[in-house]
Amino acid sequence: MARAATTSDAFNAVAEPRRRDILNYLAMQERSVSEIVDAMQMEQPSVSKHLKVLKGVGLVEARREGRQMLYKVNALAIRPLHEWTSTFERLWKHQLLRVKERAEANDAPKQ
Amino acid sequence: MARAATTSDAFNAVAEPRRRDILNYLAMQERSVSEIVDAMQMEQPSVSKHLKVLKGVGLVEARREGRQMLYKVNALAIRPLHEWTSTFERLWKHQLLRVKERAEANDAPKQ
DNA sequence: TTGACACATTCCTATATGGGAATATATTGG
DNA sequence: CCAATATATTCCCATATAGGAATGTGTCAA
Repeated sequence: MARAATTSDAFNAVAEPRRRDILNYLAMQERSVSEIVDAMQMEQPSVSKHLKVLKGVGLVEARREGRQMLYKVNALAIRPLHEWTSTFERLWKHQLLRVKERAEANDAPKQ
Repeated sequence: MARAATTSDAFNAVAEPRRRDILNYLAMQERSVSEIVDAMQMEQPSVSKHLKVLKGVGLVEARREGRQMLYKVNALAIRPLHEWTSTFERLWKHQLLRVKERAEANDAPKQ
């Protein structure tokens, strides 16, 4: 079996750095494909293909306005990723605490 | 160009559902490979290969204890994902607010 | 040293890209 | 209807899996 399709879920879709770049850009506001192309400095077909993947997993929504297609982020689709990572938050906070404790032990070593 | 390597970063590593399963399992406590194999119901070579990927991006750490290798999560490596998703949190909260407002408008329609 | 247990690695294959190039489709103005 | 603009899709190819099967490596007990 090969790797799961990029359109299988949001986790796979955002694994590609270019697609995260696009989402970051769209986070500010709705944009046309040409605006994305200019901002990302990618070829137009590449942008369209990435947008198709993002749309496939619901990470963006599109609407036509004249000749242009306007895309915007659907932030709710990112929420599952946020929640999954949150389950580890307690663990890394604990890790950081131990790092801090160790640093303080070095600042005030036993005489 | 093909897809980025699964070992290129944490985003690519956790795109695979089985690897998230393993991380979820290790979140509870350090485990040996056999324990993971039993819990995940996967073939041992598959588990070893997934662990290698996870270790490659620093998501897990390993230490030998006798014949066993004990793996544990390095939660700090998940933090970048959490922080990236957090940048969209304001957006989805706003989305939810609008959904709620619309619902309330329907509960009390104009007469 | 030898056998057995616990893992890791290699080999093979079907599958899914992502980018570049070329082409198709949709919409608007004249 | 035609040309121009804005996107989308298709074709081609090099690359990277993930799983199954087989095999290699490391460690311990006797």
